Amino acid sequence: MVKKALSASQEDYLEAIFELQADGQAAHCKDIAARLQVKMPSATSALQSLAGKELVVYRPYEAVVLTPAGRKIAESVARRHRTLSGFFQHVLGVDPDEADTAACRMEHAIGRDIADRLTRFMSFVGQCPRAGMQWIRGCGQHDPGTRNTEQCERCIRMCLDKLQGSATGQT
Amino acid sequence: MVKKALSASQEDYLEAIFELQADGQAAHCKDIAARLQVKMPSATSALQSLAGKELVVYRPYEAVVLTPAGRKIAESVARRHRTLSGFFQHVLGVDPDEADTAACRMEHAIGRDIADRLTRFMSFVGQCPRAGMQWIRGCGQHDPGTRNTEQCERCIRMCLDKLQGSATGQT
DNA sequence: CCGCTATGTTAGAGGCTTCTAACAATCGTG
DNA sequence: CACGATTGTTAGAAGCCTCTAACATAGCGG
Repeated sequence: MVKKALSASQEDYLEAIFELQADGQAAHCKDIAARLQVKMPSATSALQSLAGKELVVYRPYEAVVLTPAGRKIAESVARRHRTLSGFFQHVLGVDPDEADTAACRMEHAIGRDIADRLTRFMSFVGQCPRAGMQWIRGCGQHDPGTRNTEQCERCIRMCLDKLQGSATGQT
Repeated sequence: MVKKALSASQEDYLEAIFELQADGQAAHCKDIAARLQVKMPSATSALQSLAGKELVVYRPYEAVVLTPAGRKIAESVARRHRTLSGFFQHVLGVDPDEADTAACRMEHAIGRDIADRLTRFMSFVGQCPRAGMQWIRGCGQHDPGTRNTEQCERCIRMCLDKLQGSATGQT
């Protein structure tokens, strides 16, 4: 049995249900529809379709629950979402709202491999002493075409000092 | 008159026509269909729809041409594509083929602001002496959870030396 | 217990994209 | 010039996703 990729829309439904459950709420049709900004009949038919794929347990008039398979997919979507949103916010400096809506659109298109690499890259940037969050902020001031060797040298020395400071003392 | 956003599919058609033209080829229905991996009737109806929006000049049995408005959109899509593909390849280390297909899927979802920031970020990474393409390669070896202060110190000193070397001499 | 309101579902339609099958035009070659 | 091959179009259907309108169920207050 070859499992066919879900549509962006269906991933959205799974993700919405997942997040409602994560918030400790029962996932009712109305809440799902509200979160995805669609009308209830759209949600109903999506749920029926997902139930057909055994990704949710759906019985009319009851709150819907993810099956293990559904949960697995939902988690994967949510993870891609967080990765993208985090990258946009913390690396590119996008404000949280915009980061989130962009992540919502792109989460369906980014593949697993690239998402993993992005995660890894963020971890690297956060931990590598040559980089770090303070360095990232420099991107804001960066003017392509200009260089200031002296200033760069100072910047790197500070970076080195900071590394030596942290190595010999505080956590 | 409010110009409504095009669908991903329509953006793809414009981009394909744009690239055919850029390659110096007349954009014939067959080539467009081949490039997008759809059958010809799909291309025909897409072209008719784009013609209705005045984004292409389409007359039956003739090669299609972008209007200025169409070209503008096509260029914007192509630019987003290049930005994403370049980021995937040069920052995340993805191989060219995968980078390209992922860029193809994501180019429709990334907004202008984020694409611009990504471009800026790549320029920053390429030019900042603390970063650079050699530094990026370190991401491949990066193991979250491990640190080696001594090695990091050596890395930063090399980076400083390189800056000083380039400041006093060679281009 | 009845009926009202909330919530949920069904039915049916419309937009969009794609497809296959059938038809039409174009172009090059004998 | 004409015929066959290639290219392009039209017609019609299917799959998705969404919507509105109408109907059904559930749950609560009187």
